[in-house]
Amino acid sequence: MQMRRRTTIRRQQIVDIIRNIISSKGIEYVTISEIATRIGTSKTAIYRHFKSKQDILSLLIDNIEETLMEALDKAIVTDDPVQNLKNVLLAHLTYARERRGTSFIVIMGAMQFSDAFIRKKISQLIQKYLWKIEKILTSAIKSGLVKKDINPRISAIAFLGLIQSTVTVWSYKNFNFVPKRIHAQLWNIYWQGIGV
Amino acid sequence: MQMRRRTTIRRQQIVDIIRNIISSKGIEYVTISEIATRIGTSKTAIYRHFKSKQDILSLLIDNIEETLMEALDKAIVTDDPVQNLKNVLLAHLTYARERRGTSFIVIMGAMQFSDAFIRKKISQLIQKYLWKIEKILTSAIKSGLVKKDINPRISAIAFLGLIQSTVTVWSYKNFNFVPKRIHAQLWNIYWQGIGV
DNA sequence: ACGCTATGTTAACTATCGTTAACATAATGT
DNA sequence: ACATTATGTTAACGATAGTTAACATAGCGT
Repeated sequence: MQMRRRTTIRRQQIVDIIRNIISSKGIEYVTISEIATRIGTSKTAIYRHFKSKQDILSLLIDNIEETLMEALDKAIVTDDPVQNLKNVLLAHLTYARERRGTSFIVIMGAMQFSDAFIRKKISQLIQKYLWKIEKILTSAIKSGLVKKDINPRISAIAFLGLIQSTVTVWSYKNFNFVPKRIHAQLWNIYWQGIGV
Repeated sequence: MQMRRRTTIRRQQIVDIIRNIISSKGIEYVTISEIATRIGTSKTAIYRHFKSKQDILSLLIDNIEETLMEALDKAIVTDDPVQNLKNVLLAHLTYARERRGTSFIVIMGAMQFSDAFIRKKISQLIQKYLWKIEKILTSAIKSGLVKKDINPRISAIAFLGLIQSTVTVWSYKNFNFVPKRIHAQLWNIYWQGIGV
């Protein structure tokens, strides 16, 4: 028999494993069997810690949201909103490179879950992310660092796009080109697009 | 018995149906049964026209590529590369809005297929798309319309990002906000980012 | 008019999905 | 020390996935 672990531990293990599955093999491989194999128990043991697969995915999204927002907050270190935004971009592309859990690969994979409840959660996660970027932009506009006539919400969407497409291209290259190298250039385009 | 249709017809019908399934319900619902139900035959009839599911998806990707490149070419109407690029952006956001087959929704859905062969095809499709955008940018640089020091490949990725994130947000809003309306603002950001 | 081939049907197969039931035992609290 | 609870196991279920085999017949070429 597999060594027993507390539910608290197992739940975190399971979430970590799913993040790993999504970023290495894709959402289609997020199955109870795959999780059980990786954790080293029978698949029925999973149900000692979660009541259903939806329940697992729900915690996953919460966890993704948490680390995403944490990474965001950690990147906001100066009192210059523009510098902060640049740091956020760097942080997300860097985390992507290092295959950390925060990675947008995981988020973009999770975006494909078809369960209605899960989709709603992810939608809210994206809205929350956009909202945070929007707030930074609004503050930058107030400080006169960013053009007054740009729409913060739309600019936030464009910002998200920088990360999304980079991660997309990167994921198809089998993770062997380094997004960090292109960070400066992406930022230049974006900054010259919105800056005064 | 269902009315008989030639394989040529059926193959196109099936591809059209899959595009519809992806954009309305998601990739997870692209199953032989679902296709058969929508086409109005038994699922085994599908195998009269395709040898396997991978075979179906392969044609789907070819078809997506074809309509995508067609839409791209149709948007390139002037001899001003900058105007052309603006038209491309508009075209893709507009097609998205009209739920046409060209839609990036379908492409982004198809990006999640896990079959290695299919993934490779999609990767090539994206590369081809980026390459076309890159060519427009290079030509614009040569004409002195775009900054000499921007990297065309990276700028193409940023361009792709504009579409990708807009479509993402839009899909979560249940398709009831109109990407076309934000086209001008997205373009403004991008253009000021790369233009001289 | 007739035969061949292309397109359809029904039935069934194996694999895997998420999930539950019945049972076993390690770990914890008293 | 012992009862309780938490964590594990094996076996099995019904759904559904993709696919094949055996058979039926529409419709085209001659």
